[in-house]
Amino acid sequence: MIDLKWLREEPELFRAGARKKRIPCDIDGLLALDARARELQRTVEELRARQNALGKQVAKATGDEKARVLAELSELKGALKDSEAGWEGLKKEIDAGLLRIPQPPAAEVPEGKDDTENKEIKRVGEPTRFDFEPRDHGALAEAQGWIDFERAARIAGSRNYVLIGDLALLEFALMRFALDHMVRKGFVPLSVPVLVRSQCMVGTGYFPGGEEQAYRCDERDDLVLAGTAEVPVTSFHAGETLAEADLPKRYVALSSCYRREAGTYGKDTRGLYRVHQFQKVEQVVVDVADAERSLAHHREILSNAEEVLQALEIPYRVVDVCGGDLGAGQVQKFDIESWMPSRKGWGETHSASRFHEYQARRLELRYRDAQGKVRHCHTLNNTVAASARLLICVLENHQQADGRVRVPAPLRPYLGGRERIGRAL
RNA sequence: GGAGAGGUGGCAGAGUGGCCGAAUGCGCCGGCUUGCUAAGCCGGUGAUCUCCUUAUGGGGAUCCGAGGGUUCGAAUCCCUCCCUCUCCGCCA
Repeated sequence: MIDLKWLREEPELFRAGARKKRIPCDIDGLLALDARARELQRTVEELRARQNALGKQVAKATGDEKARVLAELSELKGALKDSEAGWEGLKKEIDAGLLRIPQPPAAEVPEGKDDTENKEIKRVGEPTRFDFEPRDHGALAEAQGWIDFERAARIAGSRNYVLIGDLALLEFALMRFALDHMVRKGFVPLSVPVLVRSQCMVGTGYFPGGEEQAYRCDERDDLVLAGTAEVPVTSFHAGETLAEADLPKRYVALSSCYRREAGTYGKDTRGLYRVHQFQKVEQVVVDVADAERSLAHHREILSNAEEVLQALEIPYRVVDVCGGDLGAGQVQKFDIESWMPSRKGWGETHSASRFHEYQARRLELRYRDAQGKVRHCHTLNNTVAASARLLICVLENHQQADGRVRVPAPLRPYLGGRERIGRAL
């Protein structure tokens, strides 16, 4: 959520930001509501002040005097009720509108309408070349008996999978390696609920707007299956006022992630690329409200993820996501796209975002600065490793002509030291 | 799932209808005193919104888990929800 006072002062900044993100919103309408609300607030507060003053007299007054004051009070009550109702109504409208005003993107964010206009800023490694006809991960895994899409569909519908044997172990290896990598860097590991209150979804910026992408429990509980550990982890200190000395907070969490993938019917229907559930290790940073420090963290969490891909010997590129492809809350986002031979292209495996105060304001996540002033924190997050898509990369890039798969060195300790998995096909 | 207790300021903990934004203690900040980083003494010490003034400052409103209600008036009474704790049941 953006700061209403800031919006009042610099509406043009927000208009331009919304244009760059291609997100329609009615800023002038919101400001008009705000002006009316403040006018009503003055009325309400004057009436309340009068009420409070008269109320004090009631206690002391007696006889006629008391009757007179009570009469005025009951009259006042009606007027107050009307003004209050009007004010409350406007405030609700304003809050709802405010949740939809996008955070202006950083100046350096490239102009562009969608992901086709994201700007490649770095490339590490080149697309893998094979001296044989490479298999796609689905064919490879099925041939090895590592995956079962059919039975998964019977259990849970389409876009699901069952990993079997060494591929199941490879998933755990990947997750554990990613987690250990971050713990070595001083990130505090958290094991968190992924079934979260919808308030957390609002707090992290997924709602309103992302409801269709999330699984919701029935009406008995106001709970939603989070699409990423970012939601519970960023919400961890919600409602708190942290001490500046305790910042930055660096957390890493492994969780299952749930995505409805509504509106993607017919897109990437085969394989592990687009699935309803996967495992992910996520990194989250919470720090003071300082744009420079935020940017430094952004670079750091990006390079943390790059290190994982480099260790796994997977070619990748980094793109600076353009305005039109940014979410409402993000100041800037760098996606990492890893090479997926079956797609003959780069597929998004990581997404590093920084939000400035956008999430913290919604979450009431604050800290007390050196001057004793309470301010909203800055938050950031990035993938460390997401299972399904990274499994595609490992299987496809490291496959051998005989159908076996080479295990990259850092994963071997988690697989009993084996250098390859599978049998010759 | 059943029974009970409770949620108050940075912390501890009073407060059962107006004198309570809230005693007291601790902590913290400023000052005094004492020849030494201790004790003592004095003063100060929450947040949000809004208006006026803007160097500073001042007025008002709201906030005692959240939301409703009763009342001229609610931290105090009633209802709903959330959370914590204890006991029982169930369970991984």
